[in-house]
Amino acid sequence: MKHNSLQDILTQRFAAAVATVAGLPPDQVDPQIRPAGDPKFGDYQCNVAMSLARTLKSKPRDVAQRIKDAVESRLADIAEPLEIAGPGFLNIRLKDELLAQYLGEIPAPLSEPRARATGASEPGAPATRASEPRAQATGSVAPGGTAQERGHTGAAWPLTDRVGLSPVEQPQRVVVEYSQPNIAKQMHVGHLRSTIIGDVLARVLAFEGHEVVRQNHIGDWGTQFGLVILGLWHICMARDRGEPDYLQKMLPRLANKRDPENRTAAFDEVKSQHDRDYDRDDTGAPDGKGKLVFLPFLERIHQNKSVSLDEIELSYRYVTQLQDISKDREGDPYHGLPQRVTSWLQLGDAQEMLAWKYCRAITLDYCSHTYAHLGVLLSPQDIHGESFYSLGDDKDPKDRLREVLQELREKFGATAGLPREGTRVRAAVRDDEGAVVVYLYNDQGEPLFKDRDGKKLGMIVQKSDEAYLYATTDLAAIRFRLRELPFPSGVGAQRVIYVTDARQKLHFEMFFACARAAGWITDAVRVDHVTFGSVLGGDHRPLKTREGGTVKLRELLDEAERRAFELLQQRAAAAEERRDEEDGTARPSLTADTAVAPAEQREIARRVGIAAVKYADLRNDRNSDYVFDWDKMLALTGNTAPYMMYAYARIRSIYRKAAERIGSPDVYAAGVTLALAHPAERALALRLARLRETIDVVAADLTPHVLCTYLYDLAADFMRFYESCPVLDAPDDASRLSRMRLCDLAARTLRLGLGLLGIEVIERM
RNA sequence: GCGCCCGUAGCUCAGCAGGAUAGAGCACCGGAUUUCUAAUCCGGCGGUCGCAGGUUCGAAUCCUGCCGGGCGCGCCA
Repeated sequence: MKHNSLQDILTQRFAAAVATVAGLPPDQVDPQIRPAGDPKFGDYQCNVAMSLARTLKSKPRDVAQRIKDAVESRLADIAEPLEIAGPGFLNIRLKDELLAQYLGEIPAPLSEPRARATGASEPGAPATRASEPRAQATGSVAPGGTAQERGHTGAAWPLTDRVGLSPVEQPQRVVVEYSQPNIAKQMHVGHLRSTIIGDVLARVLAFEGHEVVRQNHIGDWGTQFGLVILGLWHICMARDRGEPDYLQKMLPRLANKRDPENRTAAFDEVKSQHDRDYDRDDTGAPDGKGKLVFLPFLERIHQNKSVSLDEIELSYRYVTQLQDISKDREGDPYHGLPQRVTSWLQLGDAQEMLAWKYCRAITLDYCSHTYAHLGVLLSPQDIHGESFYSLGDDKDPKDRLREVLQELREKFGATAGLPREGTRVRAAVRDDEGAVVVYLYNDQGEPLFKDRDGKKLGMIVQKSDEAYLYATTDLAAIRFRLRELPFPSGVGAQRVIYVTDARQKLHFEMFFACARAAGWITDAVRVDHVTFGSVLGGDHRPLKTREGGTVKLRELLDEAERRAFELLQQRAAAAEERRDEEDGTARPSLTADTAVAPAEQREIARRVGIAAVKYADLRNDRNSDYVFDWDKMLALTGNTAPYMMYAYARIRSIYRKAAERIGSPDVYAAGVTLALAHPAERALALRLARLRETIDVVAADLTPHVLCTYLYDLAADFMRFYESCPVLDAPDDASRLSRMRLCDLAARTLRLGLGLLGIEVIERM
């Protein structure tokens, strides 16, 4: 198993030599080994001579010569003689034998039969069902551990082949928080990037050998739930009256601000209907016995799930409009109603609780479906939403938000003073216009954050109405993750990664500072806010529907699949046409080769469509905005998912042909060696050998696009190899086996790399 | 006003532990197929790296200022 990248190996060998020349201990020199800027300069280069020349007060080329003399004996087995070039570069060309040996050490995939290891079709992640939410919120790491079962060993995603790469020697316990959808709303494009990027980071870190626990910090608690529950009540009463379409019918009138008279008329109709319904529902009798309509309705729908998320969303908009109109009416007839409902919920009223649970369950069902569709590994066990920090779970019901407030008051209160020992951040908690606010200072006592008037900016942790905010929840969450969250090897994360859009940067800086000041984030803990830019439409404005609404994630994924399917159909038709022109005999084509069944066509389209969406998102640096463009992401050429999937399918096609013509030789047999005589073979081999250093960079910098670039280069290297080096018709048996081995390594590497990106390969296109 | 991100070829983007002549893809022009999927490959065209200073043997990369775009700056998340 490979611990070291080629770059590591060279760095180690050069370090000793450079140390000798520089007169420093080897661990204090960086020999500046970098991939060569241009293939004609070799494979790697050592750039240290120029900077070293300054401190040694001698000429760069002389220093290069001394390094060369000192290192050459240590390099004899792996590199060709070094060349000094330009101002003092040392160009390194690895020996072909070294590349052959390095790749030769990659064992055949052991854990499964060969045919599968090189990429047999595997179904997507099994659809997960969100079951009873509160129960699911319990113990995110079950006995055996979710990290163990999924990310850590990769049981639930097809990652049984490590392509010779060993896990890190010192695994860390890592939380990756991503996706973060809201209850009672469909996921939309706004959730796409966090979900996709977070999933890749979780996969890559798990692959590196870390214990990864995913956390889905869903928005399932807070003031908006009064509105959601009211919406459900309206649905209930409309159905009870035998007018199931009442909300759909009234909403356009309520929402049409251009016709204020009609709008207020509609409002009055709804309001008087509301009052009659209310009397019918709640007779005021004690013990809930007076609740005649809504409560039984809630119990029923829990059984048959007969209210859809679409309806809940619609009812939410409906109630929002009612609030909006009510504000401008005399006496504000709905004044405070949602707040009252919210407070009933927060006091644990059975009816409100039941309504909330229903909305939550329906949303989580929908999310699970979307995750499965997207091929994202989040499961119900990963959910610790806002409600968890208020309510705890069945095993351990407790209000962690209250605990956070208490602890902040104890540590930062007036008498506690500043600063806390062992932290560089000081904090003070104060009541400010009825809200509880934490102020943060550096060790000079200067405010860390300022508002637009230059005055110190506090972080509100409790509103004047006593409600908590996201800052409180985030504090409670990190405290929980660092102190309570179980991992296979122990309790508490050593690293926490947040994947959210860049606009939340200030918020994260503030709450990180606060958590440091409180002593929760210690120097032993690493926290990262992984930010990303926006998804833009063709107009370079944030992506919206033609009507200006948010783009629903489900609709987007369906469209991806539909477009991919059309594209594949067109291609198949074009291939057929070409075949006919050539008299139907000359060219083996897709159709001739496989006669792909409709079900497989659908599955191929699904994988290509989803892959295109994901890859388009991942291929650019996270922080830049990107333009969402169907044609570009589904293009069959260039740096796209289909191009790489095609490269993979081409390799698999060779294997099918090989099986027909020559059987299936064991390309990992002891006698098979890699021959890298042709430049295209060598280039492919070098690329394959760079997998380790690529993944190391991705894991260190949390940059999926680096992996994308690597895979694109790999696919392109393979294509060139494919064009110039016949595999099955190779000149002799040895080179055929060598080339088949290269093909197999390329397929495994593509499959692993795409797998880390959450993209499933296909056997044929 | 302050803070953060961004500005590289006509378009979309890499490159930014300072390194050689700044790279891809798309588009455009030209070429390659008796051969394992032409959904491919090869060649050509195309750039004052926003502007101006500075540090350095060397700057797209680091520093300062400016210009242009996006985002953020207490009771939303």
